[in-house]
Amino acid sequence: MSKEENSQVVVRKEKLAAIVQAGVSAYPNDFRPQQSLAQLLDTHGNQQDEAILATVSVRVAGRIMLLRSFGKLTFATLRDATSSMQVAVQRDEVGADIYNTVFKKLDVGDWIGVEGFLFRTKTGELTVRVQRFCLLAKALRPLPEKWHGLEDIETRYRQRYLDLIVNPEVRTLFQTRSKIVGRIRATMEENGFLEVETPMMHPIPGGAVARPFVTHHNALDRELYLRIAPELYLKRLIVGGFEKVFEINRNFRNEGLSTRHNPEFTMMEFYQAFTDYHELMAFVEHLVVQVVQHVNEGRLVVEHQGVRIDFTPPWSRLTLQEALVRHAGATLAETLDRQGLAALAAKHGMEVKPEWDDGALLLELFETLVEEKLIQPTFIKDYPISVSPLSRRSTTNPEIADRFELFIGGWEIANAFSELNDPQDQAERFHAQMQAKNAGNLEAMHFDDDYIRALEYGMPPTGGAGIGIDRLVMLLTNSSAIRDVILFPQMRSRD
RNA sequence: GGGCCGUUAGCUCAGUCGGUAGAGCAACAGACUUUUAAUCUGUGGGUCGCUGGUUCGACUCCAGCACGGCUCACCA
Repeated sequence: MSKEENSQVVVRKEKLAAIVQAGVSAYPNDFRPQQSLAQLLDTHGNQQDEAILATVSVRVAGRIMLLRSFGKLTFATLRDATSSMQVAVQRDEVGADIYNTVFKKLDVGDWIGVEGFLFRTKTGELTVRVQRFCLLAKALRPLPEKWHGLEDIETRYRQRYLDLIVNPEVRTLFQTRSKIVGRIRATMEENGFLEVETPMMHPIPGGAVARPFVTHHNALDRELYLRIAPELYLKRLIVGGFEKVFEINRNFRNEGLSTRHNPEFTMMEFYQAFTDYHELMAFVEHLVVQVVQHVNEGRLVVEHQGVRIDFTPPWSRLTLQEALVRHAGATLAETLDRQGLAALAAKHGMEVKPEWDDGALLLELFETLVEEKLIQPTFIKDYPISVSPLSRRSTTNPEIADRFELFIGGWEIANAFSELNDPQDQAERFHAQMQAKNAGNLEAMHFDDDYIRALEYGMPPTGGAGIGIDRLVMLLTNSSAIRDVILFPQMRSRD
């Protein structure tokens, strides 16, 4: 028996044929529900007076989730987008002929519309007494089992619609994701930011250190790259005179998949003229607090994978060096020069690659020894210039970038900096990246002539930040895998 | 890409020492007008992920492959 034609599908197709044979349309499109199930329950859930309930005219639609048949009476549990509700179909109410030839051919999974009045069963459940019903869509495949639902992780991801039908918490999670994005957008707009859309297909990939996807445009006969970040385009808009812009959209990176990495993922990036990374720290803190409260009933403490995360501001602010001292047992002296850093790496059995400069070594040490320990929201600031090719140099120390990253739950959630608006310095940074690329670093940046030209027209002093939306959603929905917060995660094709 | 684990009916899962597979739900037939995962009686349903190998005999042991999960590496 092939997967496409198992016996249950055969039976359902036969039922469908019998229904059509009886002159009933199996896929009509003229039924309009009068109220949602939630509206019915909200309005009449407390009404005990049978005489009043019997006057409530009902017209609702839903998917049959359960059927309990007693021969001449059948209870069905319907579910729509808002709620679930029981309906009772009696043979003598809808007519013996239609009851036997059509209603008895319905299955769990079918969509139906019903009309009737309300009543309470003897167990007290608010129920629709059905006088007329119509089939809205016949399901040809059976739903997963009603007790355990769909547990197979692979099927849940590949057939997300099934996951959504039988696992209500999945629907709730994606509603929460929508609320998170909605709250971010609202907060940005409240603060005067303009939402924009910049290209997803880039002639030159830029704005991040990552490997891109390559595609080909036939009419232009040229390679295009799916964007790895919108950064350089958004800053062109600051050059163009917009002073506050943001974009919520997908980035694509041609790298490995894991519980925290999907090839396409969602970022919110924003840029604001006349601010710096210190002020951005306060704004990011404000923004995330707004979001957490919005989806967490006003509370700022979240449980994630068994760990309490407290978003109550102000959050810790540490330099990279301070973080190594506090969380990796380093001495301050060890963090200050190459010799100390190398000794620290040796102490922890870390390999030091020859191409790493001091800055790269410092960052590697941080990522290996500290990052996963930053469970409570923590800003890490003052990154080495060599690993921050788009960031402004510190006024007091030209080897340090005016940059911070936000860590929560051991993950990098945000990356922000005062933007480099000196076109000559930026050109030098691009040259350094190209040298790294020529030396074999596949993630190194390209030289973007037009971006340099844009800066040469003058970009006002600007601060910018990117926030990883998927990981934020993971934190706020207690998810351990990024695939749980992406509706259709990337999967290998199956023959 | 490496390591470990998994893949059995539509779904959720058992399967002993190597002797050609079971349960619950779902389905089908029947009974039943107040159930809540309704109940009761009966019936059907399997390329045991795929391909090889060992063996008289493989769901079971071995190898390769596919897909998935966890994890390491890379990254956000």
